[in-house]
Amino acid sequence: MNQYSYSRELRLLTPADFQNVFNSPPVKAVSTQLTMLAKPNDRNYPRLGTTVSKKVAKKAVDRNRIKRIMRETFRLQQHKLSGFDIIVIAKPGVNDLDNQALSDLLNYLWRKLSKRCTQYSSES
RNA sequence: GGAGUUGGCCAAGACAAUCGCCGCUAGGUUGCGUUUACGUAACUUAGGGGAGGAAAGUCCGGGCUCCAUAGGGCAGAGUGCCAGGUAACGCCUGGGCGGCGUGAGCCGACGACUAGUGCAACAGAGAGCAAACCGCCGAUGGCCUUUAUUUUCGCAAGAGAAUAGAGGAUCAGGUAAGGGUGAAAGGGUGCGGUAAGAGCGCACCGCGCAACUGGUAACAGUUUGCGGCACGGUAAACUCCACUCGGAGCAAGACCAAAUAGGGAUCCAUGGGGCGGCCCGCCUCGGGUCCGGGUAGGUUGCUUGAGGCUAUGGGCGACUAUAGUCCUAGACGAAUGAUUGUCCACGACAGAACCCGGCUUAACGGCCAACUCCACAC
Repeated sequence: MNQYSYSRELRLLTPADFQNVFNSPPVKAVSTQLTMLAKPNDRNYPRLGTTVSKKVAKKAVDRNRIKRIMRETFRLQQHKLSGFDIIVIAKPGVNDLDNQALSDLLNYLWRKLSKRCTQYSSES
């Protein structure tokens, strides 16, 4: 079993999945350029959904780039996030970051989010 | 060698390692169906493939799908030199005409305002069956000055009249050659002509119409005849003429189909409740099975095509015929990526979404071929 795979189960696929997380996310991690929302999902693995609107990055090439880096960092950090559905929202300004800066920011936020998730799980 | 023109090709810079993503092919294990074969689902191993010349803008044209449709006309929209190519086009090729460039070449909505209607600011004297501001002329008819002759009145000085001539540029008038205005002022040059001028006349050039010749045609012609000769511009102004066009789009369309609610058929219970004094009857409530519609969701459409490459034949060419050969992304909250190292010319614009043919726009470069101009050398 591969530890760092990113297969179909690890994604949010339907509009219903997305709505569910958007409605009342108990855990958040926020920066100027990004917002992460998380909600428990009764599974023993995490799932990821990404949102990059045309407002944030006008060109399709840029939107793809941002999503790829989001997924890549998630892939490497997924074990700290088990049991949660997560949505990453890009906000104006992300497009100005280069790949290195964006990865650093994401990794910082993943650490923050995983800490809060653990805290949330032990509280409930 | 420098400058340039045209056509074609390449382009996430190349290679390696590690970790990943999406299809495909072949095999293995397990479960299920099953007569072994085989089929199917999950896991797994190996191999191989995985963005563009514009994938973009969505501006045209077609295929495909569903809906509509007897035939014809109107309206509306589009196209607009000619011929050809094509599935088709607003595209491409060749040709014509006009313009630009020393040239290779490039650019052009390029049908019709001698059918009709309309429009033209400002300037200007005048702008649509033209016009006289300056200037020129003032022949013709007046006016003024003056000379000569004749004549009338008067004693005379002188005054008047007629005729002829000269002058004035004064009035009427003539004049579109020149100046000036304008985007545009009603052919050009020369000679004659005239008062001055003017196609007023003539020659040449140009123009219009017709014929002839060449060309499929647009059109062309050192050709012939006729006409002194304007018919101005504008149709991305209405309009006229010729030709083309049904609508919606892969969220098209086809198939499978849970849960919940509701519909129909049938069986069970022949029961509970309501109307009623009771029976019949009517209404309502339950459980099981099946059926069709249909939502979430899934499958399909989905990549082999007006396809690429090579050869030969036809054609100036766009293109086309025949033969051989190749299979080259198919996702769907949406794959084609990340990190590290080495090297170099230090890497532009930019990401498939049913599929093709074009156009347009974006952009760092590299390579090849043909041709042009300039300079130099042999």
